[in-house]
Amino acid sequence: MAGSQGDKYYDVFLRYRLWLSTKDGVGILGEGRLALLKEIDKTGSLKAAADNLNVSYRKAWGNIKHAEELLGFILVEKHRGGKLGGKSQLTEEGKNLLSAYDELKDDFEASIKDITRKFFKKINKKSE
Amino acid sequence: MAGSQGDKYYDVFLRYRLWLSTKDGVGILGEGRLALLKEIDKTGSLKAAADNLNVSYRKAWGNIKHAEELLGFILVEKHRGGKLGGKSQLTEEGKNLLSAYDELKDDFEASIKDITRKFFKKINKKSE
DNA sequence: TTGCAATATGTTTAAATAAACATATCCGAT
DNA sequence: ATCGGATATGTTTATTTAAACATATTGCAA
Repeated sequence: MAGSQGDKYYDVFLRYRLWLSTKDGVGILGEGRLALLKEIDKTGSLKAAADNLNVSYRKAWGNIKHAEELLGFILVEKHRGGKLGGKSQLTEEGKNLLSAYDELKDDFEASIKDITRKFFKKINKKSE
Repeated sequence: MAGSQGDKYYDVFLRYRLWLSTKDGVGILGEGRLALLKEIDKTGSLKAAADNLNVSYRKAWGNIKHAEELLGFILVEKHRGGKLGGKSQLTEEGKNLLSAYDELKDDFEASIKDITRKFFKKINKKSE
């Protein structure tokens, strides 16, 4: 009785977000933009990346630009014109940032597992 | 030269947020609302808590209510009327949730330190 | 029995974000 | 030359979210 109620009561989930920001809290790069970078790396095209991730080209482009302005260096080398219209690829710095972030996320994820387990163990215990 | 540039390039900070949500991603309780609970616990008043945290009473009240609806149980016992107008105090469940969250945050904070250190070490290294 | 201060809640405005729309530019291939 | 497809960017329209405004309810103490 108390147990089954307890289970229902705490049918909640723990979520988190991780992002890079400036000193004064302005967001630079988060999950979404990193995914975009990754997709650009994969496809060689900002448009293709935006399409694949189902965001408008306009927004994707603006996001990259915004991030670059805040970071102070270029993440994506863009070329336009030509038969194919143009193409984009990550700069070295872009690639490095991307891989560092990926690793970070993995580490994060791993270390979070036990913590959340502990949390739920605790909040579920007192309902009985 | 490369070093000093590198330092400027990566003058960024890592931020995170942690919150409870429903299965389908609706936010229930985050940093702000937990702070509110803590302040209610301290002051015995929703209004005082809202004032102290510089949020409108309307918003504070709505937030608590929203969280309670999503959780399916009451976090705050509210009383109105009387010479003092009314008062509020955390329920047992509210207190438990609060303390569990605090502990969670501490654990989180601690485990994050090395991870972020590693991250910054990595992204700063390749600029030289 | 009335006044007061906090709880309780509907409604409206504003501010912040995202989506949508429109257009210009570039350049390799035809 | 010119066409096409992607990059580049200004402008406008929605959507979401938070703040502000307004007002009712409650119950002890004077």
